[in-house]
This record gives sequence, structure tokens and C-alpha cells, in this order.
Amino acid sequence: MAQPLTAKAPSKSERAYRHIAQRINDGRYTPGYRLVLGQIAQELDVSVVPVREAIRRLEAEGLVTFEHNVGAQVALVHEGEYVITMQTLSIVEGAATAMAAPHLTSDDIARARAINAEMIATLDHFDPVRFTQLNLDFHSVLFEHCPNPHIVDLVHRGWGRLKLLRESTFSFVPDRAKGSVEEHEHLLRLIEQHADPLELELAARRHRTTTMDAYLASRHPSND
Amino acid sequence: MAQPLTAKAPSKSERAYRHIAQRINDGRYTPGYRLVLGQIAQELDVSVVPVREAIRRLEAEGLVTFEHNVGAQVALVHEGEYVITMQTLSIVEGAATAMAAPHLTSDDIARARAINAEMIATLDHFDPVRFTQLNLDFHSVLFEHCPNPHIVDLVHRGWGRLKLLRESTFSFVPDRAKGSVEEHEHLLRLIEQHADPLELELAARRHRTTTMDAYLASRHPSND
DNA sequence: CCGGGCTCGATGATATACGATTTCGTACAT
DNA sequence: ATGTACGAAATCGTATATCATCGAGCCCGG
Repeated sequence: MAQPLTAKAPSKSERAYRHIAQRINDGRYTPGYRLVLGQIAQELDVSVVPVREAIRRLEAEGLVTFEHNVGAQVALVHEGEYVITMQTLSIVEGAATAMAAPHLTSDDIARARAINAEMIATLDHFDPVRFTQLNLDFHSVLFEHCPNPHIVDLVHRGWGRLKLLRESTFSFVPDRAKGSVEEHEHLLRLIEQHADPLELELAARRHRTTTMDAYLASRHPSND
Repeated sequence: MAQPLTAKAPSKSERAYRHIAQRINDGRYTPGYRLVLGQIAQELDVSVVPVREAIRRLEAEGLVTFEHNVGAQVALVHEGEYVITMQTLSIVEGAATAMAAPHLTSDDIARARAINAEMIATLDHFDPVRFTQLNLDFHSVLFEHCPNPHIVDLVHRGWGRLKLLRESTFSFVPDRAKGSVEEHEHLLRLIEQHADPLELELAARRHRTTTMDAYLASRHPSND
């Protein structure tokens, strides 16, 4: 038998992938950061080939952009990108939430409610980063049980893109936090009373677009 | 200045990608076909490195599956996969269609109607493959103008997966064709009269799930 | 006669090497 | 002073080479 401890044999490309993805997530590689193959290869003590593959994978997921003969950089999320991503996420996450609802146990709902309670508790001394993390946790409980793995994957990708934003949305619109947690409770109620799936889907979708609109309004206070 | 005619300099990986993707689409590589790096590299007269990259790209798109240290093969679409893909497609294509509607010109609608007319014309001597192609053309007119490129991309991927099926859905349920073209006309009407986007979205979504249900019913004639 | 372990061939994974392309600095001319 | 052209350094793209791993068949023992 193979060594139980060293059992894992993650390929180099896999290691490279995790390495880069992690640094993008925790913000060490900020949007626009240039990913130089040789440099990363050295850091990991591997050759450029696995690194290259890892980067192409990240490209496919939309976390980095790539230009022929020029190289890769962490994807920039300008406002247009943000809107598009949120739009897409509202659709797929709405669908995922609705599809997952019948598979949620009362235990899951209790867990979600606990997370939401924690979010409420933080409203006093508001911490956008922590709030956003809890927000993801909350929604994860709701959509992870979606029986369609493609859709779950799409939701993950959407959230991954959003993580690129150094500042969470709630940094710009802290006032939105209160409405958000209320809508969370509303979603839970809908799930508990086995509401019409379409109603739940649209509620979840609206929940996201509302956050997006709040953000946009805060950036363009012009006319309304 | 560079040669204007030979201006294009598609990288080898790009060539490899197109090469493989094309063969998957036209059915020369059928699901389950093993994609051997060295073999394809020889065919294209390149080394294995670009081929490898191309295959990983196809993997990210879901056209091929890949196993570490074993290799790649064209993705198998068993029934479960088919259902999941159609479900996902119904959601994203529905959204794309609704979002694209306001951007359609009367010219676009005329073109779509012409395609649908052609579909109707083929109903007599029914050709499932041709019908499916026209079906894609029709829907392409409706969703390509969707302003959200992510969503358009998701729709493309969904259709790409479906193309893996050697037999089109309509091979199994030719009777569905008639209902399908009627629903097409219904969709066009909704667009023309600027119907509520949600109504259009749900109609487009239903259009697809109905086809899927017809397929499932034909395969499991058991209970209904 | 069957089953388990071992060896070998095929193939994938990674490293190294080299040529191609881009980018950026610098010097020169206007 | 500014713009342009040239050139060097950095980086990418791909080929070739080597190592690792998997799967299949063979050999041997029960």
C-alpha cells in the first residue's frame, strides 16, 4: 500500500493551480497583477509547463485574462464586469436556490438561520469583509444542495469572480446589509413553507440584483 | 508590415483546439473516443505540448473528460448528463433570450421567422439533423444579442454539449418538432409585442424543458 | 485451473532548451 | 523637447528529452 500520510499525489499543475488561486483569493495577487510564468515556476520549484497549464485553467474560469505572447494577469473587474457577473449570478444562483430548496433539511435551514443571526450580530460594529464571508456561507447552504452540478459550478464561478474585488460590495453600501439579512429571513420562510419554486427563484434573484442596484446607485448618485 | 493575407498567426494550441473541437462536433470523435496526445500531435505535426493545452481547454468546457495519468476522452453524455445540460440550458438560454429581446431589430425577427419557416417546410420529409441545426440557428438569432457576454457564453457551452449527442433529440421524438415550431412563433410574437420580460423568459425556458420532457417520456414510457 | 504479483509497453507528466515575440529603454534626429 | 527608431532584455511558445505511471499480459505458485 502507498504511504498513508503521503498518500496524496497532487500533480504539479494542481499544486500550481491551488497556489495561484489561493493568492488571488486572499488578495496577494490583486487584479491587474502580472502572472509571470518563470517567476511562479521558481517559487514553486517546478518548471513552467505545469504553471502554464494552471494559468490556462484559471483563464477558463475567468479569474485571469491572457494575451498571446504577452502573458497573463489577474482579471480586472471594472464596473461593467461587476454588473455582468452579478447579473449572471442572480440568474444561476436564483435557479440553484429554487432547485435546492426541496432537498434542504430542517437542519440545513437552522444552520442558515444561525449564520444569518451572526450576520445580524455584526451589524453593530460592521465589518464588510466578515459580513461578505458570512453572506457567502449563508447562500452556500441554500444552493449547495442543488441537484444540478453544472449550475452549482456556475454559482461557484460567479462567487469566485466577485472575490476578485478587493473591497466587498458592502464596503460601498453598508446600509444595504440590514435589508440583506431581512431578505435572507424571507428566503428561509419561503423555503420552510414550501413556496412555489418560481417565487423562491425570483426572490433569490431579486435579492442579488437589489444589492447590485444599491451598489450602482452609490456610485452614480446622479439621477433617480 | 506583415503579410496582409497571411496576417493570421493562430498559435499551435489554437490550431489543435479547433482541430479537435471540429472533429468532436462533426462526429469523427464520438463520445468515449480516447484522445491520445502523441497521436493527435503527429496528425497536426506539432509537439504534444500545444495539444495538451487544447485538451485542457476542451475539458474546461466540458467537451472532454480527463483523468490524471490516464488521459482524455470525449465526454460521454448519458441520460443524466443530458437532462442536466438541458436544465441548465433552459435557465441560461431563457434568461439570455429575455435579455436580448429589447435589442432585436425587426430585421432580426424576420430572419428568425424565415428560419422557422424553413423548419416548418422540412416537417414533411423530416430530417432530424437538419432540423436541429436550424433549431440552433433560430435560437441563436434570439439570444446572440444578449448584452451579457457571460450568459451568451454559457448558452454556447450548453449547445456545445448537446452536439455531442450523435443523434439529435428530435430523432427520438419527431412528433415534438411540430409543437416546437409553434412555440417558436409564440416566442416571436412575445418579442414583437414587447411582452413582459419574465413572461418571455419563462416561455423560452418552458420551450426547452418541454422538449426534454418529451425525450424522457419517449425513453421511459412507463408511467405518466 | 485459477489467482496474484511482476514485467513491459504505451502514454502521460514534467524538465530543459531554444527560437520567436513583445516590451521597454535609450539615443538620435527633427 | 518630443517623437521615432533601434536594440537589448524579458517573457512567451514550442520542440525535444526524460521520468513516472498505468494497464495488460505473462509467469509462477497454489
